[in-house]
Amino acid sequence: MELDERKTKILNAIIQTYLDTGEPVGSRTISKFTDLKLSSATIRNEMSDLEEMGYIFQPHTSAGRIPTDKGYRFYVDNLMAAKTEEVVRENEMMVQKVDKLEQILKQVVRLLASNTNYASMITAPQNRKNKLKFIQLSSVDEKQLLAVMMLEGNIVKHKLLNLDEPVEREEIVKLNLLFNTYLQGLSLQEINMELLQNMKRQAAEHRQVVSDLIDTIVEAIQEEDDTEIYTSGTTNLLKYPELGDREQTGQLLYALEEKQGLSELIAKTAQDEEGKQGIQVYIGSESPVQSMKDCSIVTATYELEEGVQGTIGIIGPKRMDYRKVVSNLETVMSQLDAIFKKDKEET
Amino acid sequence: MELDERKTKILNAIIQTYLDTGEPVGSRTISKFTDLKLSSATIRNEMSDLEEMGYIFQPHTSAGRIPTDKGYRFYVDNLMAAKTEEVVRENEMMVQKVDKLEQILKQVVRLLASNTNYASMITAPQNRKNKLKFIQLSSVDEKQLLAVMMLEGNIVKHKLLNLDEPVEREEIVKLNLLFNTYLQGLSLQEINMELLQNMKRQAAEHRQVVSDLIDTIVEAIQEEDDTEIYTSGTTNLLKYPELGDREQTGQLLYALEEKQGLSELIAKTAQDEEGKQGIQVYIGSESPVQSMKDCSIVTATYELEEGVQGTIGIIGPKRMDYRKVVSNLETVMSQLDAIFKKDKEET
DNA sequence: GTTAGCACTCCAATACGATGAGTGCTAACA
DNA sequence: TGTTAGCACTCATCGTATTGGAGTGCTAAC
Repeated sequence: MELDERKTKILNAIIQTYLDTGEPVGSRTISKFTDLKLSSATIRNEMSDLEEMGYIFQPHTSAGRIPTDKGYRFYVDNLMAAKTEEVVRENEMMVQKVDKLEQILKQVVRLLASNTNYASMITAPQNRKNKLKFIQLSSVDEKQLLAVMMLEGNIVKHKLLNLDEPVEREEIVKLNLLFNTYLQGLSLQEINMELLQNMKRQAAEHRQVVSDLIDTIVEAIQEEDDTEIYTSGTTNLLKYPELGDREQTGQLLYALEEKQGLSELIAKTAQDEEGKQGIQVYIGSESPVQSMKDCSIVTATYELEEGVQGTIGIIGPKRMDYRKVVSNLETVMSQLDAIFKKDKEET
Repeated sequence: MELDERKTKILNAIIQTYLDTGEPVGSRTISKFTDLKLSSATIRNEMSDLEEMGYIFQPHTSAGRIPTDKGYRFYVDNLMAAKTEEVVRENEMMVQKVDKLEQILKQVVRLLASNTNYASMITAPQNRKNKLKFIQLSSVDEKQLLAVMMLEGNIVKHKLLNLDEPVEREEIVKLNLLFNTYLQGLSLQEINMELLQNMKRQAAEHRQVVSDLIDTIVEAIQEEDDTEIYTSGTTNLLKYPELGDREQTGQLLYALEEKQGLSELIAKTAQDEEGKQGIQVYIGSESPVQSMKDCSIVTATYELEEGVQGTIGIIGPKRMDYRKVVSNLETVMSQLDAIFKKDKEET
């Protein structure tokens, strides 16, 4: 069977009204509220076809129809596109520029959650490809050293190092110099064995401790920081009864609170990366995260620097307002872009 | 009317079984499971008295009794004390020492939440009374400066400063020296105007920019950081139906997610600070937070350094296992103490 | 190909009675 | 005077019927 124009129109109408009301939509509703002048009986026949084709289904006989995942997918891919502009306009969301990246990210999730009424998440950017601006060692006391690193995008990381034996003040100054001359401008993943050997040779004049110290610091630099994830508006999901009973929704919220499976989501997103503006839509069973099989997830990837990326995601019921969500994401992305590019310029 | 021994015993029995079962407890239950050999009729009379005195109430006629807030209060103050030891023993919770305070705090909330099955929260310590270990200025580029501060307890804070005009490298070195000689060992709130004047006089040889810079940095130091609050296990609260329907529980979780009112809670705790081990119990309407009127909250105050305190809180239903919660808190507190004291020794 | 009509299904709401836990009260008892 | 047995009464809860209505599928006519 084929999906002709009339069927498409009907499918669209069904999905639209279902998005609005959240209740199974019947043939009479469609026959009344669409421009195609057809009786409910005809609609019924068409619906029967659509069901056979797998776009819609009935929760039970004598109920209206509900879109299947396949139906939503068709909607998102083919029907949704038109008239996004107007939605964008009314978004009065402004991300304020502040000096700590963390703050910006928190602002963003919060805005998205409150604007959409769904749950949202954002990851801090993956720093492995980020470049080191400088590193600064300071002695805390004779047995401890504080290493502060600044990366592009003004991301600051620090790490407290324990020394086996005291290191002189001058030595620290020298080390500072050494590290900065060798490592400045390199991305974290570019710092490799060879470099390390060179550095050690250069530092050979110093004692064994120093060589050890180099090891420790490099280790600290490369330390896989389990990427920070911020969430917001998770409790919004309680508003959608179709996500299950208390028990189930609880599980879902728990997963979000504990950030369970969100890294899988990120990985998947990174992999799927392409398509329109890098915005991905996962519907129901398409979700990479088990606990969100009844949700839809819309993700986008932002870029802080060349290759330094993070992921934004919005989690809601399958009948979420995809159009609004996508347009919200677009707005936010462009704002983030503006902020980061401006950062770049200033630098 | 007076609360004689028999009434006390009965009240205790009622509360104990209610904590267990969560269901209204009737006279027959009490008459069977207590050592006082009394018929249910007698118990009924006593219960009637207890109700009149406001310790218990009936959700409806022909239902068993439930403790009122006053009843819980009496229980917590007078009846709970005995046999806490055994509970402590079985807590195999170990807080691991890591170098970032943030990590420790996150561990702690998590442990508490998973051990108790309630929600838990912890605040980072108030830093105003904390002393400055050292401050380190580094030039990022000619228009930006990174100020890194380390406080007692190895808390690291940083702030990016924008300069109006470039500052020379040597000047930064001098400023570093200046700041450290003047401010080292002072608590953040001790850094005042007078000191500032002295510093400026000392720096008078430098240009106006430097004087401005001093202002900016001091400002940054004193900047009221809205204390970070970590929560965990908030979704546990969904397990307790008595906390209300979806709507209500949603509100509660929302408040926790947004950290709404938690600062009031902290303020109140700080104020009430004293009593046994600094552990406070707020039952139902006693709660300083409106959204938690149907919960009980148990709080404790930990100390990182002399005067540098933070608050831990556990939020659960009124029929929470107070004994377990208190003992859990005690265990955690002693562990935190050990960690912080050890820190102190090492230093 | 479209539509009107009708029988049929099934959820949701409502009402109803039975059940049982629990109370309060009274009268008898020690 | 305190305790207890007994009994009538209350009320939430649960299962069962009943009903109404929304919606479908099918058939026959247009």
